[in-house]
Amino acid sequence: MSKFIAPRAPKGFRDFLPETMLRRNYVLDCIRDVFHLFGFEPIDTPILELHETLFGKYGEEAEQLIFTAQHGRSRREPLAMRYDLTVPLARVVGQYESQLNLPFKRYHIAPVFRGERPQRGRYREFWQCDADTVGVASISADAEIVIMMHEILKRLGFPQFLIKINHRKLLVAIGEFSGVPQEQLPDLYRSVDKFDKIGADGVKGELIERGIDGEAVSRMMDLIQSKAPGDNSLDFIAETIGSEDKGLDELRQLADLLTDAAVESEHYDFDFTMVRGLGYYTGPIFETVISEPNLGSISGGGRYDNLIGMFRRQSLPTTGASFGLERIIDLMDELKLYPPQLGGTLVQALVTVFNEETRSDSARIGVQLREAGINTEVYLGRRKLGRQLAHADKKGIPIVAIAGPDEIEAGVVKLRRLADGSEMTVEPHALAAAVSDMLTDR
RNA sequence: GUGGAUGUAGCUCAAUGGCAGAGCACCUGAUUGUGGUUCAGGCGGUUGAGGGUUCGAGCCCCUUCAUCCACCCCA
Repeated sequence: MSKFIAPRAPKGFRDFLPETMLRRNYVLDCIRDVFHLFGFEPIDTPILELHETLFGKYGEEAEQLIFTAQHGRSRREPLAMRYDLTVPLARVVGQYESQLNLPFKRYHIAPVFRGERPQRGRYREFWQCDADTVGVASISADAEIVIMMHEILKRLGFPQFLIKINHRKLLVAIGEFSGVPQEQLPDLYRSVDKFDKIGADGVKGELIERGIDGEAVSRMMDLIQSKAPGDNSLDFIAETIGSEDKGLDELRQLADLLTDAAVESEHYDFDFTMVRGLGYYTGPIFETVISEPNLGSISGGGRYDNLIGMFRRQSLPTTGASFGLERIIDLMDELKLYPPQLGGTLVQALVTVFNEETRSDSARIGVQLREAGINTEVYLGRRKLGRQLAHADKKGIPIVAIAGPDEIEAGVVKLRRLADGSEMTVEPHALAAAVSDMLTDR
């Protein structure tokens, strides 16, 4: 006798039923369309990587969250589940360099795995949608990424979002100008990154607690908090530091390129308190937040010119961004941003089956509708008509085709639109067109 | 990894230490050619699991598991 097993998915892993998958696919299609429009092409890589490929890239703390994997009998190749899509990209570039045309613009939409404690907007398996440009040192590549982020969020229908932009080199310059010693810079960034959560005083306190000179902290806080519309905050920093900085210069170019591309100024902002945790960034960095409701960042990215060098004799300048699918979904659920025609089913028509004698007539109607590209379900059970209509209604199928003895006798099909109860009787040659009409005309 | 809250029907939740309930969902019928409304009836429980206290535990105590929240970190 088999034992009963309480069904459940592992902690932080989730199942998706059809209704949810329809929404996920809608968002994925939207993101993919924009990637295509900007000329990015798809790649995929295995879920498992060699242990040595992943470790040593993210920093000690992050690497405690990497799932490792082993095959029962073979322990020759220690394996690990991918933690993001960026390191696999670096590996692929190192491995297939000769087959890639530089600049290489690739996108990658796939699940990644992190052994964190799950919470809303935070799971152990989640999908990232990455787009990166390999082999371009110019800031134009970074600008393209930001323009694309803007386009995606517009298309998804977010009424308000903010792409925060900063620059690693500028952060270093600000730190040095303020007199924070080089070796304390990581501590500095870690605290500054919490600015949104704990506020200016919180950051200040934390920094002084970490033993950074109080005066240096004050100087730096004044600098990074300088907020002014558009590039004016860049001017303020330039004046204060007194010399043009490489990072600052690049951000100015970036701002010009965004303006040229008609990126709306309300949707991006230079924010010198935004840091990003991952260690491999070297240039401009981006992060998108939606403040209401706040689920953390929904996309992030930046320039990482040295990472590929870990898989290749010489590195290649690279920049890109990543969208977190589940956070976008969670936000869209809450803000109800899905188009109304995205119902609970993709079935557009249900063909009822009056009795077993008429089943073949119903089947022919189904064939006809499918040939016309209409997603059609021919009822498979043997229940009375009322039950079949109830099934369509509950599932959200908009059109029901009825072919009982009367219709078959007359050589027609009766169509009923459930939303308003309207009915029409059509001859076979007009069937598909009539269904299409009923689907579109509301 | 640290701290907090919560686990009762498929779902959302009630129930002074004293008969385990409601709404929704589901099934049947009113209605053998028409759904979403209405009405009548029905199905549904090892109260997360294990132990303890008690005449008696969903309720109190201990253990454990799970979920959610806040940190940490991040998408």
